[in-house]
Amino acid sequence: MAVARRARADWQKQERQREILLAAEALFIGAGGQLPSVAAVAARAGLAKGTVYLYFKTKEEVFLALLNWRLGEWLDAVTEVLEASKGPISVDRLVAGTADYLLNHPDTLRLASYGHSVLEQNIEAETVIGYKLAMVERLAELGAKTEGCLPGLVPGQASRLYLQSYAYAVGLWQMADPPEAVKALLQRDDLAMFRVDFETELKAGLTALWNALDN
Amino acid sequence: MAVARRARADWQKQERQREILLAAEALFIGAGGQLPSVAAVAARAGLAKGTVYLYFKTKEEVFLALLNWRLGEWLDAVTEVLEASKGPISVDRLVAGTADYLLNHPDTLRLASYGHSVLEQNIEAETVIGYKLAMVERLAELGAKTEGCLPGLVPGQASRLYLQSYAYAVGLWQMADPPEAVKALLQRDDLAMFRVDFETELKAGLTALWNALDN
Amino acid sequence: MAVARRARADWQKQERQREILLAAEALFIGAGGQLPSVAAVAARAGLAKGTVYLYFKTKEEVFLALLNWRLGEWLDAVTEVLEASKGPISVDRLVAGTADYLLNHPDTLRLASYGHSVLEQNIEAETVIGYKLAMVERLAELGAKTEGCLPGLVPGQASRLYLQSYAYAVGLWQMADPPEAVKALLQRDDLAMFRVDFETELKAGLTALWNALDN
Amino acid sequence: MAVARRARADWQKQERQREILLAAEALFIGAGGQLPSVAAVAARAGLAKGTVYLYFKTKEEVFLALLNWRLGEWLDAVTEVLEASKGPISVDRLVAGTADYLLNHPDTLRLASYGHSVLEQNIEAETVIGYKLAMVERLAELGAKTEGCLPGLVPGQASRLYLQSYAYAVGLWQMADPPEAVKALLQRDDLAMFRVDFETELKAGLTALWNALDN
DNA sequence: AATGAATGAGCATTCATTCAT
DNA sequence: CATGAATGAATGCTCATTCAT
Repeated sequence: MAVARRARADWQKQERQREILLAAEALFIGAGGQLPSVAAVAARAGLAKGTVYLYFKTKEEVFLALLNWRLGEWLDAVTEVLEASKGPISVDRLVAGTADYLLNHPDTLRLASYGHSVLEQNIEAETVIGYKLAMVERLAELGAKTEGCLPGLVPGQASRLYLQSYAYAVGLWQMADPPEAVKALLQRDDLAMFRVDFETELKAGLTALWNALDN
Repeated sequence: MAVARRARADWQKQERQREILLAAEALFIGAGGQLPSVAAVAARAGLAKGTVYLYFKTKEEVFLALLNWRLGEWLDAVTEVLEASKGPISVDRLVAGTADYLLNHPDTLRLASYGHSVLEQNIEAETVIGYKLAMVERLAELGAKTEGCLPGLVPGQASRLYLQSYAYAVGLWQMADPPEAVKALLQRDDLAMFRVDFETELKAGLTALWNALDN
Repeated sequence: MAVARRARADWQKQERQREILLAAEALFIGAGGQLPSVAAVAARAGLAKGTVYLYFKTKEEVFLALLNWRLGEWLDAVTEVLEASKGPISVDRLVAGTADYLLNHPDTLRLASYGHSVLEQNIEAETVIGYKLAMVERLAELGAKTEGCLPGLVPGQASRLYLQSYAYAVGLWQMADPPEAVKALLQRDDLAMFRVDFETELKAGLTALWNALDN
Repeated sequence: MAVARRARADWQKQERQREILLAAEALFIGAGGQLPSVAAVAARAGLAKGTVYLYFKTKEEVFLALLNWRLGEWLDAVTEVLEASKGPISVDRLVAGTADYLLNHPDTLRLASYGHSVLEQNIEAETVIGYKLAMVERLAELGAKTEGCLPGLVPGQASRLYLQSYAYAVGLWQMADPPEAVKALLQRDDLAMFRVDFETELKAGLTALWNALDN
């Protein structure tokens, strides 16, 4: 077989990591919520199985890295929304900005529901902590910035609200995203209630959470 | 080997089903969030592997049945709270009542996070729908009753709020319940933010959701 | 469940045996050459699984009994052909008579190919021998009668020829009866040779065998 | 555990395939006609179970490959016989040559009786067809060569006769090869007729088939 | 005689991970 | 660095058979 070009420089290695994550994501999206096999990821990335293990210690690390990447992007997107609205921002705009990314990247939420039960199982705790730590910093930063734009927030409350929002979104997505076979049957009228409209419910819930500034 | 007493009458069969579910639950709690093997469940219930398959068509059916059982209990508990407060009820009491069961049965939430990604995969869609349908009825009923006790609710809104509450609780639990090894490391001070206190956050979030009656 | 009428008299028991065999045959034909499960046979016969075991010691016994029943019928049919042609018979007529039954009961041949590899495995040797013995007697009888109608046969040769014919038919059927999926693909022109026409080849082979009286 | 030497080059992989087939064959012969488990085959070949699946997609594929290998050898042997007799060949010599290989490789026939009921079941139809196609070519080739050596054959008849011969041999072997326990009992005098002498009957039948050139 | 609940041996297959090349 | 052959643990499920009722 063709041998993939060797990644010598650091930037090349990072590039290769990214390729693996992209392959993993593409397969995850396509596979209807099953974690794809390492073999499949490697093949999609044009690499050999062993090569994946040069960049990630376990399969779960691949997907946890992916999840963190996407979560980072989410925070980036929210940051941008904040910065775009020079000065104070309305809860509505904040909620819309927060929801937007998630609505466009549903796989992030799907992955997230694995994140905290499956993915963290087969990874060295140190690694998990590392990711969490990075996320904490990002959240604190975003929280501070948010508190500057949204009056009535107790210090530290904004980052807590982001966590709550994330939790709500993750849980909601699980209700809203049944397996294909089930989804088909849900068209029945008497099951309308279970055809959760993700967008509506997400925005409703987030609005409730962010408006409850006095809790 | 010892042969389990034969369940001939219907009530005996139901009893045996219940024994299997209890065994499954015990192992699920003990195993840190992995679905135990059918062999293990059978052994714990004092039965042969094949016997489990007399009562459930697949492994996933066992756990989906368990989840539904517990969700039913949850709705029972909330119903009781409503009925105990003859007349109108405050959001605080409702939230407390809602949260209580979940706080005492964390495995329900852990199981729930499987429920909508893993459990529904290897089950006939019809069966899944059957469970959902039963739950819809229960929710509608509870919703109606709730709307009678809590002023300011649009018809149909209460059951929607229960769904939102459930989603939030499920998502939150996933944040709050890392694997043991990770939990240990989270004692570090700089990770305080990730030591999500489930009870506090659950009540805060639920209160926000239920107070937002005007969304 | 409804309890099947008890078979007390001997004729009733034989009738029940026959019902089981008919059920087994029907399922065997329908299932594309897989031995149906005992549960399926019992259900089809309107009996409980355990009841089948009152009439046959093992699953294999059921199908061996069925095979022997059909083989007996085959010999009956050939006998009739012989008797119909008062006096000498031509090889052509004999072959036609021999082939006829087999052409109309292809399941007999399909079953036969199990008969001598699978079916005889899980049966007491005594039972197998019993069936064989009965068949020997029948063959000897038919052989003698045949030798009276077909000149040029050495004593004992006719029954030998019947065995050869049976062997040939069994083997040929296996070539001519691929699984459905394969059969579909065999429509391709370059595989014409493998679309063995059972009737043509059967008659050709049998004629060759029976004409070779001087070997 | 000891790790088998890695097969990197193509010839090494073919060698390994062959080892697996040999292991499968040895166990098949030893086991009295039951398809051995993959675990057993792997162990016998000194490999891990998974390794077998690197070379064959299913268990059935292993045995179908084995069958085809042996059938190829059979045709080779017949070809050699033809070529050895420069010029015309007698039916007797051809039959002897044809029978010889089968007499020395009875497992080929035993396997063949699975081949067309069990083996072709759990294999992609494409694969089955592939094998059949290869066999067709070989048969056509051998048929042509045969027709050059045996006068009085219509074009295409020889390969048809080979198929008939094969069918007869397969069927006959099933009569001649009862399970051990049965074979023991067959020593009884009154069962002499069922002690089918494979060699005698095979040659008699083949001779009949090949002499019937005018059918 | 009839039932059908209980049994448990048996087995193919997958796939994350390692490590010789 | 990259490869991919080899590993082998892990497990859901079937189904012939038994036997208490």
